Amino acid sequence: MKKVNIRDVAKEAGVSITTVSRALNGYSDVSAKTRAKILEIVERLEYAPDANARALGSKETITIGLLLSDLASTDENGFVHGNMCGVYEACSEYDCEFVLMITESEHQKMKSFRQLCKRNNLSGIVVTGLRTNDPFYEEMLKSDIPCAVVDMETTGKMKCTVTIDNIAASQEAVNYLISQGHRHIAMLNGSKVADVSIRRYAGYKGAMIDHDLLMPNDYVRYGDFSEVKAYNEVLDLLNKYPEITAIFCASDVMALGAIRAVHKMGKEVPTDISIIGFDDIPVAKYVYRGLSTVRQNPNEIGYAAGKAVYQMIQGHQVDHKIVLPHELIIRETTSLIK
Amino acid sequence: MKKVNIRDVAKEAGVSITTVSRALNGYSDVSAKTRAKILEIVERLEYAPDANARALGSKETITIGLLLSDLASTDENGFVHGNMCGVYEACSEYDCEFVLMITESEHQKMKSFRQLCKRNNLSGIVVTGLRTNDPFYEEMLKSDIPCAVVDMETTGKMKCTVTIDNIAASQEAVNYLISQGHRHIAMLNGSKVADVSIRRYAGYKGAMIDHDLLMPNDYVRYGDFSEVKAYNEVLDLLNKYPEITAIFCASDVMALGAIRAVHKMGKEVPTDISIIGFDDIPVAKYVYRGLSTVRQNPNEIGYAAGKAVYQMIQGHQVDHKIVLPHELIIRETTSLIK
DNA sequence: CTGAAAGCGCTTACAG
DNA sequence: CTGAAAGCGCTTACAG
Repeated sequence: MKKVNIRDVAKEAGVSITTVSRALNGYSDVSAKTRAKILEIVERLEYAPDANARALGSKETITIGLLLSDLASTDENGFVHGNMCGVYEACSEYDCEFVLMITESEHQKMKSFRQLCKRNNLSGIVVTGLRTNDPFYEEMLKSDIPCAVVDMETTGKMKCTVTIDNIAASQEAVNYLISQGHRHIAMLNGSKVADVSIRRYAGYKGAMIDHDLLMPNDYVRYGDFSEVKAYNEVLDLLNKYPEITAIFCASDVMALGAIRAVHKMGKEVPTDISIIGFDDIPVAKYVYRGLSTVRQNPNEIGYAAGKAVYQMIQGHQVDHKIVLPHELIIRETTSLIK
Repeated sequence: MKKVNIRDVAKEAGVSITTVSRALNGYSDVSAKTRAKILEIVERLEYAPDANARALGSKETITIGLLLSDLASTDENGFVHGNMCGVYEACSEYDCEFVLMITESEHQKMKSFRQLCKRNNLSGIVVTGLRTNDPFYEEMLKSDIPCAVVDMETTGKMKCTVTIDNIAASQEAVNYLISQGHRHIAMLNGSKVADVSIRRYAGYKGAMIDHDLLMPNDYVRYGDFSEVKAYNEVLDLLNKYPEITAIFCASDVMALGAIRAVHKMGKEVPTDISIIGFDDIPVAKYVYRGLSTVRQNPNEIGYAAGKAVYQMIQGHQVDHKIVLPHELIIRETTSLIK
């Protein structure tokens, strides 16, 4: 049961392996007849070129890596998984090899970013779910390999970031709340070290200032994207500031925690408190008659990142910052102030 | 900026590439001194052995594939992603290469299962999220490569299935409902062609029969694991059978749809209708004050599958059916009958 | 349009 | 303990 290799099909076809290789790679300098025979034999023998040998033998095959943080396995909102599927899709569309890497995963703990890339012979890489304080982040920026980074600032050649306009998105969300008559609007933010959190805060602040609304420091809380932390923060928030009628949350999962806290205090959403989330996770539509939120499309983001990397590898110019669309989705956790 | 290869470190160390290779692969027949020097140089040059060349040059390196269905990108409950992280973890623990494959992904539409395996030089493969009617399913069973299949029946050598005891789990869930005084219990099942659905139905039926409870055919509905479909089915169900006081759902996402339907009819959960889900998706804890459900651990399942494949590759015996633990989690969507 | 040969970066008997 | 050489399965100038 030996694996059939290119030599086997060459022998069967009565041609050289050179010809088989060229026929399979779509070169034009193979006679139609020869090509047809080779293709027939490939079919019959179920021959499939070894991807490793292919990558090794050629300087043409390009392989794109996707680097995930070790937190990927707790991908509560499906963002990382969506990204991954998008990158995979781009790879198969552009005929690139795809390789997945998760940091800290036991065995590669000691490796540097550069080593990771060399090991897998990466032509380019997309990075997602990394934190700014991850050592790989700096290394990545310094490397000269094409990188597309999701939701994080980048600098340098062959680097780009793929994201949505978090500032505008947040501002829209808060503006909406204001349009509904809310004046005392708090924010439940993610993590102080996350790029997206900084931007979402900026959007919130922009909207508040635009409308001359009061914004005590303490109105902004950090829930670390965790439901439980969010729950606790909101409990404290509403206790201290009973005037609050709306909370803008930097993730749907935290919005869920906020809602739980509101309920815990014997209040209702949206009657007493309006809640708006971020992400539009799959279940957002279905819980509490529908979560109002800001939609972003993780799949699309991953795809754009993969495509950008591909283009950089090809030597094409890409925008240093690729901004994808978002959308404010109003469902049932927001209402006119009573 | 040429990539540094094994020859470079050999030259730098003043030894042969053979020695470098052996030092790096942990052979014992290299003097401590030589090994130390080599390691130092590897560090300094940031050398990382090319994985492709390694796989090609050796018959020892084993690579394990993970095959996902093309539906993977809509992994609403995170099951597939959890599986993936588990398999990845097993691979890095056992020092195997990991390669991800998604079916139908444009470019590989025409390839056979066998070709997919050869192409990536797979020593073994874990399969998840496939449907029984997927052509790859039959091909996989007929192949002679070690496969671990999540939540699906398998036959033959070098094949095993990794799952939880869906029958027992469902029976426990329904028994619990019965213990709370419920007598008219419906089931919202997944898809008629899914192995898990058949088993979960068997568990439901077992519990009902054990307690001599009425179970009209129409009490069992199929929601295809979709929230919307579930919503519609439950609407119809409750209209036709106002005596129903509890619904056992084959997934949390469908449970969410069921709850929405209950609300739509002006009833309350759990006061009027008790709902129990399946999966324990990340948000289950947080919605509607907590969804009662059956917990399974996708990560653990993936890990076990990866490990089983590894063991089969090593020639070790593995159970033909690996059954992982589940747990009935009672939260706030179930209660004593009023 | 086709083939012989070198090369990709490793590993592994084999000989010493 | 170490090295020269063959081989893994492909691709790609180069020559014809």
